[in-house]
Amino acid sequence: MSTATVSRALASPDQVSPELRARVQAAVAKLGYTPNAAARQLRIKRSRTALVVTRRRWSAPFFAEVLRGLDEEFSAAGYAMVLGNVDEDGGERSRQLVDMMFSGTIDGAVLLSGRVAAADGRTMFEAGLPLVSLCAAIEGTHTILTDEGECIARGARELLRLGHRNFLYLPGPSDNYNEQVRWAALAEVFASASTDATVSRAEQCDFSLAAGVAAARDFLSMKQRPTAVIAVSDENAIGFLQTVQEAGVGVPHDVSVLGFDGIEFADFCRPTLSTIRQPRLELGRAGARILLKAIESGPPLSLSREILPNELQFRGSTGPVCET
Amino acid sequence: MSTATVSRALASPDQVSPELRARVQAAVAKLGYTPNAAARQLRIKRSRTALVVTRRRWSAPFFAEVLRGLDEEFSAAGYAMVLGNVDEDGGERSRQLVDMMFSGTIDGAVLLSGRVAAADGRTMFEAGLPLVSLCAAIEGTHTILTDEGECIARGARELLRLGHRNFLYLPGPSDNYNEQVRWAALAEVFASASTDATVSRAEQCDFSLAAGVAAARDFLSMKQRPTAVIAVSDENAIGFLQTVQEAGVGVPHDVSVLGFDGIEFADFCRPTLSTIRQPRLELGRAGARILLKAIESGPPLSLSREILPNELQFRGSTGPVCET
DNA sequence: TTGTATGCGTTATCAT
DNA sequence: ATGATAACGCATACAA
Repeated sequence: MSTATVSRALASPDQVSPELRARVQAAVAKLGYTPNAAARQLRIKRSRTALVVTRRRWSAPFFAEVLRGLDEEFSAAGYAMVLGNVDEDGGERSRQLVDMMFSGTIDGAVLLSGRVAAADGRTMFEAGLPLVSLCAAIEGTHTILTDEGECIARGARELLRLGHRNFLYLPGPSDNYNEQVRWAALAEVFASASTDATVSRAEQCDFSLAAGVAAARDFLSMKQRPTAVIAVSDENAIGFLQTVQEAGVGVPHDVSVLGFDGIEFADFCRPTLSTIRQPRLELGRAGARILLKAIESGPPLSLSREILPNELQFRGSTGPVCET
Repeated sequence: MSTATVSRALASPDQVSPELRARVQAAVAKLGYTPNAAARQLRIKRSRTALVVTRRRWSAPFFAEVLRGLDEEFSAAGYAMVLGNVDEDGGERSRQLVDMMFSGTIDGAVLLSGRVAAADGRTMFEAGLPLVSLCAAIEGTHTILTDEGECIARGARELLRLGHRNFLYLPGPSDNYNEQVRWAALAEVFASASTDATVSRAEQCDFSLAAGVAAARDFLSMKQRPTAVIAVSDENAIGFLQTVQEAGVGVPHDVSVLGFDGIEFADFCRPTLSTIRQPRLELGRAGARILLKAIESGPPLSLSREILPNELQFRGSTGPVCET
């Protein structure tokens, strides 16, 4: 029985005689043989491995769910998933990731990082592998976004309808894609001539709980407090919410709060946090599926661009403005 | 210039003449050459890749931080990290993970799953690769634990000292290692003759927010309510805390609540959640370091066992029992 | 249907 | 110090 025979019996069971197939399977089971992955990769030039690039900045509850979606699809397709964090660009870590793209260890990458890593004058692009970008528009990649701008605008309009006129926005880092989209959409709502409402931006700007707390402190010291707060993340909103309530401010009586993401903790606040729920699991699944398709179909025929719907959920933390 | 020369110039720069080294480096930079990883792996029988096995059950905020610690150390050592989820054992996913151990794709594994995956009568063990188990004692692996039993016992004793006599414990799944350790430690405290205090167990048992809420509902319907609640996770504790407060129960006035893990959200509850803070980042770092050492030192000389200290933090949600 | 032989891109051994 | 060469374990083209 030659090695070629075994290889075939394992890789294409339907191309060998049933008798041989059985014999091979028996031997494999008995000896505990597992084909060597490196040799196979070397031969077929495929690793059945996807790279997932992340950034610390992401909130853990959001990220974990996206990751689960990715894992589900990749593992169902028999792909392994290697994880890589890049926090700053251009460092040693970026080099590692770029090298992975060129060394044949991976067949493609999903970017949760918002940018394409670069090092030594090379970028992830030049490796010619398919790239999928999640939650950020990156030229040259398959992109999956959500309708975050529309949703936050819808949320703002709903709050306007509830009578709010003085808004506070808790922003994310200004170089962040999602922050930019959300703020732009929000600014447009308020720029539209049909309203005299105004929105101010809090100074703190990241996605953390701490930023929400800091913003709440500023809020508390204002003479003319906004009645509606729109946050770039649920963490922001929750930090804000807890802090102002601690200081005796009623939610939603004195101030309405709208978060973003729909993490699980938002369901368990008091009051439950109104939020814009992102399809976290589906983002991961869709991202993996697109990448797998791109890998299996060889040359990049055309770059896909998909927009998944968020869900605006007005719950306990938002209500009509109260005259007092 | 032969391939061997290039290989040497890249792998051991100090073993070739400076002139050649420069020439190779120039050519590499110019051509954008990256050595093929599969061929290298095939030759040296090392992949510089670690497998990290997880389970859905873990709380995202806890898990994300451990993962960060792992990533830091692995990437610093030039190792890639592949992630694999196993939820049930014995399925297709387990087979994949076991196969990875035998196919040479990885050099070792860190288990956050509490168990060694098995499939087709083979376990991860038999591959002979180093295994590190985090937060669970698994025979035959390098193990890193925390002093969770001691800490929860200390927490209970502190609550006893504050005058509490009627305790409620919110348990995790009974097949979970951490649940077992924590409950055993707790039970021992109450079994000790020096106290007449009693502890009952809530029926709900997983680490989720929802389980905490369900336990709170039961709590609210009790005629003789416990005055101290010890939860197996911060999520449990937070779900409980929010729900009983919603129903008008004062914390810590009417009931003291102690969580477990020290996730970030615990810092932002109202009141701040008393908890047992686990060294999440350090767990990840230590796990990676141990695995790397085991990989590089070849044959398993002896299995290490390390116990990291938790930190018992009594904060807003716990206080002396109030006679009313 | 099965076996034989070659090459994938490295690294290590050996000779120069 | 460098070059030639074999071998790693698999998949495939081709021969039988």
